[in-house]
Amino acid sequence: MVRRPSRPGGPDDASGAHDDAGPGGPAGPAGPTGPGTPSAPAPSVPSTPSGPSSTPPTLADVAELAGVSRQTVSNALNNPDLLRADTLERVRAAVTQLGYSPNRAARSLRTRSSRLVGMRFAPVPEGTANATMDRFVHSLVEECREVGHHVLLFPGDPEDPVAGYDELLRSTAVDAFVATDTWLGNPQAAWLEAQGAPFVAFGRPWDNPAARHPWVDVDGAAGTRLATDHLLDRGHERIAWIGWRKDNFIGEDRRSGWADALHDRGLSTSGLASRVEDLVPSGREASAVLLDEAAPTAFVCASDTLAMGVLHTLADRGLAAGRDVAVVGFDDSQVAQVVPGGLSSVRQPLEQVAVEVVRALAERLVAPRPTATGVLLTPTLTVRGSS
Amino acid sequence: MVRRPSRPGGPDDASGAHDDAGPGGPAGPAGPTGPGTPSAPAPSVPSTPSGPSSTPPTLADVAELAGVSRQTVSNALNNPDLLRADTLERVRAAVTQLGYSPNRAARSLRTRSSRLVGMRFAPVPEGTANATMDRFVHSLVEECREVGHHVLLFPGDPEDPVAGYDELLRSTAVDAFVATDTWLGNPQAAWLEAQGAPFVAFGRPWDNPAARHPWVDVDGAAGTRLATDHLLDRGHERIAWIGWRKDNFIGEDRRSGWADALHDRGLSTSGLASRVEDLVPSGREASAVLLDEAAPTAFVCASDTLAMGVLHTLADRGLAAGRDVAVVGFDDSQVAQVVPGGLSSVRQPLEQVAVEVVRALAERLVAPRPTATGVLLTPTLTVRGSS
DNA sequence: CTGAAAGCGCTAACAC
DNA sequence: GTGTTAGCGCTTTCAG
Repeated sequence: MVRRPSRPGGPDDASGAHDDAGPGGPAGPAGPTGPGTPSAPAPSVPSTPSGPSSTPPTLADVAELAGVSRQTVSNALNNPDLLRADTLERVRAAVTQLGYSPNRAARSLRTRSSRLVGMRFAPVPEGTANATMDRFVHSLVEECREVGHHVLLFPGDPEDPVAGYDELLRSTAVDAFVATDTWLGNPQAAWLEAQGAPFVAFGRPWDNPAARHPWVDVDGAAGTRLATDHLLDRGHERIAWIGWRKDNFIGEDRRSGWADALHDRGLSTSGLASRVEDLVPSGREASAVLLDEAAPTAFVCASDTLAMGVLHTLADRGLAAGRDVAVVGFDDSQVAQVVPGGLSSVRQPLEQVAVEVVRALAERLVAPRPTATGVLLTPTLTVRGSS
Repeated sequence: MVRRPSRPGGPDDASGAHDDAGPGGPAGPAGPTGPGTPSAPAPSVPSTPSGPSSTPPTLADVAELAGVSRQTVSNALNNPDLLRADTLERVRAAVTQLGYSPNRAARSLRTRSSRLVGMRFAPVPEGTANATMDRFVHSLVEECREVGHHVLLFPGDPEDPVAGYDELLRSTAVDAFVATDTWLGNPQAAWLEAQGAPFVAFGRPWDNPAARHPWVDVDGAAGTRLATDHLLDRGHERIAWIGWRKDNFIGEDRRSGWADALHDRGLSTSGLASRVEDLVPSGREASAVLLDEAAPTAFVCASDTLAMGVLHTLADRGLAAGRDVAVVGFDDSQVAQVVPGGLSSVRQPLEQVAVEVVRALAERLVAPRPTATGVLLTPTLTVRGSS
């Protein structure tokens, strides 16, 4: 309990509790000198920072308490090397004592950096197993903290994919964006690039090989190849594919992994592929048709949602997934993890994606011009009962 | 293409493309009058704010273009009623022309409002079906936009539940918090209340009836009662419960709905309840034991995760969910939606929760003192094949 | 109804 | 090493 000379009669800092505001370890040199230290400027109290929401302490408060100038406090925080050890110590003590934390708005205004990263957060369609972006955001939030940033979410306007970005950019609300959802090409990326806005894409610039922005992606083809090889190794030779529309870049990429794996073993893919919407009923119907017409013994799917559709068909027909027909999905969603029997699935290393995204972001924020680096990560296969 | 008096020799606004910067519907008055319209202020166009990332236009730029003072522009934005119609029109034209959007940092600094809402975003445990918070965040983001706010995510420190809140609060980074995850009481809420920090809780102050903060919650007991009544109506009389530890307030609440529904029909609950961890294997084991020892014909579960455990057991024993044994889960997760056969589940109205949370937030932000209002919403039951 | 002055809290330049 | 000066872009008095 640090007890500074308190104004007599005043409410004092009766609240007691919250001295431990600052993380900075043990109290240190700011320790109680006891009341009655008649030093000159009568370093009075940090006016109970707790209690009602009084305004938080400012740089000036810290400076006064530490007996230095405001600038010195600023330096203590941003350029500690510039201070003499004892001064630094004294300032830090004052900081923790007051529970001081620099005002973000003021700092932003001055440095032109909000330490915020914007990301469009589009709702997950109901009735699917897709939650990749949700999982990714969790990792992104964690990683951003490492570099002192926070994640700002904004809603997507289905009409205008660029709307949310534009306003945040013009109001300098965020330092950078993480652009996602690049299935059908990436208008946001092109737009952001044209604006000169710092951003990193989760997803390759499929539709624009000349793009100059940094991106991070997962090698979907490698994932489906992993899945297909796994099935081939288990003796399957007629392995079907259920994927998405042809104009979906990600879908075509994943499809190629399946096709290449089969071709590499001299197996044909003809009649074994299907393209549908990413919905459970679509996967269900597609698998029923394939089963009837091509008699595959295994399925590789572009998503867990489609794979669940296959499981529906198998259940309909009294077939056991994994024993009668093998199924592998993509995304290692919660659904794959908890469905009875378990659904084997290709798992994207989203934590790693977040790490790379933040790394690229950090680089981009110091670089004057974007450095067009792409990082391609390899997924893994989680094998469960369905294969 | 709008062409302002450009500095000769300068790169000028060559980029062309992006006139559509502003959302504001059809071009309106700023429309191209074509080159060579020598009107006074030369109402030029949205001056390619694009190009390289030059600094965005400021209030002063708008003022100059509109031929008024800076505060007039400010008023046009914040108190349009104060302006004469024609002046307002002129300013607005300048705003859209320049693609002006007020600098957030500056505005925050001045108004002491960041228009940001903070929320701790804790990772979803792997292997469960729980994604309630993810779904909620989507709705929250949407709702916040309605009132001109954005959502700021911060990671949770498992050690110190208050850590993230504290720093954001002291740095005035957010206007308010949405406090979630109140299963075991709500230390954050108590702490935030003590700090006088504006916040709304998603979840009742279970452990502190004297709490004075606004909250929104879903009536879990009503949900499980709905589920139980549904099963009773279908003729089930031996309905088992699989829930959580006794110290979990939410779990006990949900349990009471089940128990009350049975008691109301004069049925006993003894031997029919089980308390376990919220994991699939736990639900699986618990249901196996219950099936052996109490021979229930139906299960109501505190979560979809546990319900999936029941489905595992049924699959193990060759029993058909819905035909041989009925199962109802809680949360209407993706898993419930796509699992073969479908899992009936109690659905929380998260969109509505978000609406109420934001409403309460808005109220709290204008109220000097917190008004202790609680809103309790009623869930619905989604019936699928499992019951 | 519009303009002029002040200042939110901070940090980048320079003095000392 | 430390203090002084200035100003980021905005809104809130208060005069006209």
